[in-house]
Amino acid sequence: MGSAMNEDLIYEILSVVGEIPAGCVATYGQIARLIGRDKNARLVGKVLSMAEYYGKFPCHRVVNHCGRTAPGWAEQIDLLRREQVFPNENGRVDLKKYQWNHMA
DNA sequence: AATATGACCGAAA
DNA sequence: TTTTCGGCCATAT
Repeated sequence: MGSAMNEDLIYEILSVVGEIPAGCVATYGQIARLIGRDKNARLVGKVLSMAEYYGKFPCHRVVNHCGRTAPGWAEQIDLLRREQVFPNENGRVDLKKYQWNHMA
């Protein structure tokens, strides 16, 4: 049987993650908003922490609202660099520059 | 049942 | 400008 968490919600989140184009990043809150749950950013993080279990998604393109990458996942930086997304010295992604604008 | 924690956010002070 | 604080949902203790 499935997990305790609502799987429809999980796939709703992961399908949005799958639409983030290479060379861009999205924030947890942005994804939450795109699925009509603007206050549920933490849930997005929770789902992404076990995303591998559900399939292959570009989770490395998700950062927090400060542009900070996920703790304990150093490889995320390398994956972003391969897509021409370069963090500053502080290890943060410049959201002004790289944040996915799905309206564009 | 109650409290604390987490890949978080945004408004208010 | 920065700092503080409440909110939201699922899990762990």
